[in-house]
Amino acid sequence: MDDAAPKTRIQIRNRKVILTAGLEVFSANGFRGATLDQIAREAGLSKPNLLYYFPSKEAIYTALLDALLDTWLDPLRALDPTGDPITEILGYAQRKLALSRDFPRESRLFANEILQGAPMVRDLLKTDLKALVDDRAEVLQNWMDAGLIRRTDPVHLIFSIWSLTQHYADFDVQIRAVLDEEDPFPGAECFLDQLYRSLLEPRAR
Amino acid sequence: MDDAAPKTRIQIRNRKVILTAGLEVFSANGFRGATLDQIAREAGLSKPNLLYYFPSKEAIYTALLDALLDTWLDPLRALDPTGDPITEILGYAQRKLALSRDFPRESRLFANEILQGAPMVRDLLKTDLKALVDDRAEVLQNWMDAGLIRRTDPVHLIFSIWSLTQHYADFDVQIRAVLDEEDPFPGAECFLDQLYRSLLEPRAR
DNA sequence: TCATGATTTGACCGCTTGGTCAAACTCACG
DNA sequence: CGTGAGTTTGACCAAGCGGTCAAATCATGA
Repeated sequence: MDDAAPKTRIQIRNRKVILTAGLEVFSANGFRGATLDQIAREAGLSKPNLLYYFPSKEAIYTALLDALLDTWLDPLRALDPTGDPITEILGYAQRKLALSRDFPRESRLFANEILQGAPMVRDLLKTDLKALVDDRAEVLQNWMDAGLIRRTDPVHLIFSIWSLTQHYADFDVQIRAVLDEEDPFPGAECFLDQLYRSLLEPRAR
Repeated sequence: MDDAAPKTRIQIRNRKVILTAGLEVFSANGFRGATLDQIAREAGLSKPNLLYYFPSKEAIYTALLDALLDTWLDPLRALDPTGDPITEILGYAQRKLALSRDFPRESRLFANEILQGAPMVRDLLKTDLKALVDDRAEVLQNWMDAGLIRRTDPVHLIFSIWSLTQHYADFDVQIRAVLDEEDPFPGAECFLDQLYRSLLEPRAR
């Protein structure tokens, strides 16, 4: 509720330490699966000390989700209606894939929340997220109407980018179990580029 | 461990009732998040009665996962090396999508398990799943070498089908929050068809 | 220096958890 | 009807859970 700007250096440091530890534990176990003791151990603090900085387990969790949602949707917001369509869409997919590579725990935190019915963020999805997607879908639709990219369902196109990119973070264990290479991301970059290029590039007529 | 064929009708019925209840609860909350009391309530049995049919919470969970894994990989096994490549791949994607539509709880159960590091099935992934994927990737590679479909990374192609189809079950809440239509699946079918057709159909040269 | 507020913690609480057990109940079958 | 195996359950347990609290410690600025 009230996170009226923390004042002392210790507060700033410890809140950060706790959020980092919380991210680690929540993303690996989900909200119910995580325990305050785990988070406290990970943070190097005692459990009561944790609850001195955050009023409850849920407060740590929602603080993480709030911070996450913003940065998570930035790549989609950055899609420029005045730019070159193919470059913009491919760039969006690559930026989203980079998020999966660089912030896999954030991706898994979000995936856990959605998988379990989005108890904390369902309303935000129906308002903020829907508004953003509707807006960007219109941009895509305009590009299609102008013949700059091939026609397809813009919303499912956006879904597909979310799905394909987050998959590499969320299903990391499965991918590494199946793949021979150490790092799946170079191959993924290349594949996504090819996939969306062949879907979107207008064909000779 | 030992599920030496249950004998009486009551055993057969109750084991089934418990597994159904367990699927409901585990898929919605993950392993740690689910409780025996929830499962017992869902099954209409008392908690000790549950533990008369299964030795532990984990036993219910692994029984579900075991049964799931088989049916989950069937569509990929069904991919026919002697069939028409595009038809086979598109058919595989559609069959996988149908699984997401008809068995969303199974999909979410599996997603929960993988998300949390696949503690129960990691070994199976590295052996059985990897073997199957390697085998099918070779089939795809042969089709590419024969010029029947365009060249791309066969393993990432398989990943993409998993990702795109399971997304509609696992992220159901998010999709319904954003989409206007009641049922996302007709649109998804159509989009996937278009996506893989444009990726795979050899271009005029 | 000391006083005051910020920080830390051991001990504790009530509740839920997975699991046990002995006793009771049910049911098929001779 | 009776009897023994199969089934069900209330009572219970130890461990773990989120959270509280008073007391101790630390930091800081007058």
